[in-house]
Amino acid sequence: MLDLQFICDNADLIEKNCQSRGVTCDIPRLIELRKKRSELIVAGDDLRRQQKETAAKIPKATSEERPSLIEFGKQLKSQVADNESTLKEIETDLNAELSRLPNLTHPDAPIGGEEDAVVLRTWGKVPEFDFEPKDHVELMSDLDMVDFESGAKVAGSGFYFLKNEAVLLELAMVQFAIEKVRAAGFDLYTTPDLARQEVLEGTGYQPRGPETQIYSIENSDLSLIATAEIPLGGMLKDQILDESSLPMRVAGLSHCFRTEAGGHGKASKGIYRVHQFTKVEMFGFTTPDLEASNEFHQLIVGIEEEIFQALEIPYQVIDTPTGDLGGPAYRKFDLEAWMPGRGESGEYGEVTSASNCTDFQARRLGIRCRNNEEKGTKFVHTLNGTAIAVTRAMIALIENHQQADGSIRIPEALRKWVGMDVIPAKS
RNA sequence: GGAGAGGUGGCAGAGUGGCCGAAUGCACCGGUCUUGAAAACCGGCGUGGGGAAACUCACCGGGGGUUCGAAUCCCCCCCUCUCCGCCA
Repeated sequence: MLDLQFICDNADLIEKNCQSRGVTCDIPRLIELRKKRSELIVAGDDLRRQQKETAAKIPKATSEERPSLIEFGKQLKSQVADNESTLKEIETDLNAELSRLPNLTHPDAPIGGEEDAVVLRTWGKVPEFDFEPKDHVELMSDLDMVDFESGAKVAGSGFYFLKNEAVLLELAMVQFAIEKVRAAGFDLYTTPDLARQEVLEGTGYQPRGPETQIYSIENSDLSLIATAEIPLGGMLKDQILDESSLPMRVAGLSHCFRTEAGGHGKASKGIYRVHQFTKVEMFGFTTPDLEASNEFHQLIVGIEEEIFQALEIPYQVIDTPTGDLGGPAYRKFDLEAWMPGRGESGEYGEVTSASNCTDFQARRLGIRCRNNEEKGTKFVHTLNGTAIAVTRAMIALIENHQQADGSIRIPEALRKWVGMDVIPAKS
């Protein structure tokens, strides 16, 4: 959520920003709603003041004065009630309008849609196989590492059972990522896999409604989380932090649940787009200046790169264009790993995502900070990034490290946890 | 899941219908005193909304209600603690 005052003071900028992000907005209406809201608040405050005054007179009033004061008090009460209900309607509208507005955008972020993504750098050598490489679906079924049929039977299409070495791989990747982020100074958490609606909304997710990507629990205000970003951000909801405790680094291991509504058809094969997966997520709270949050953003991307380098997986770093940023992000860097089994003869596929959300999430979550020098509080900046999303990383790992005999080489970094150098081909 | 007790400012803790945005203590900040510090004393010390400002309004876990008037009474929910049951 953006600051209302800021929006009204910078209407042109906001409209331009919405346009480049492909979001329709109605700033004049917003300004009008705000004006109405102010008027109602002023009127309501005055009514309440009169109400207090009247109420205060009553104990001291003579028995002759009393009935008329009580009568006046009753009138005020009903006027206050009217004022409040009108105000509530206006605020609901205002809030709806406000929720549609995306965050501001980093001046260097490329403007446009998916096709305008900028490749910032690439790492690693795309493997050249002297045999016909298989995709992860074929590899995993040949090696008895996955069971899609049972997944579909138990929970429906898009769910799966990992088996045998895939389980070892999942645990190894999690261990590796956890060790990595801990070394980088992140406090470790396992998080709730469910979160309340207010936390979802605070983080910028829409838990209900036709467009939602979120599973909701019936008869409750809980939803399954789509990422640990949600509980990690919600963790400090409504808190005022001391600036000396920033930047704060937290990392969470959780399951992620996504309905993937409308996602069928594109790259739906295998474990690329699934309803549930395991992920280690980094999250940061920084002081509210771009220098601090941009620096943290670089830190996160750096860790992501180190992880994929250690896994010996070629990747490219994408500067996500404005049309693809989503609501909360000010800037977003994605890692796309090379996936030899994707497309005709291999393609890059998204494996991580790192966002600087500036104060957009903090404003709605009510996460502030203060210092001893200045009076008042400010909203912190929040950032999030994937350390490892198990299914996507597993695809890249398996497809890149497959060998001619159908076996899969385990990169050095994971061997101590997988307990083997190679996943042997089944004879 | 059942029974009970609770949730008040950074913390502790008073307050059971009007004089309470809230005593008091601690912590914190400024001052006096002191060579310096401590102690003592004096003063300050929550967050947010609205307003150009004066100023005003809201907030005592959250939401509703009763009342001229609610931290205080009533209802629902959330959370914490103790005991019992169940359970990985």
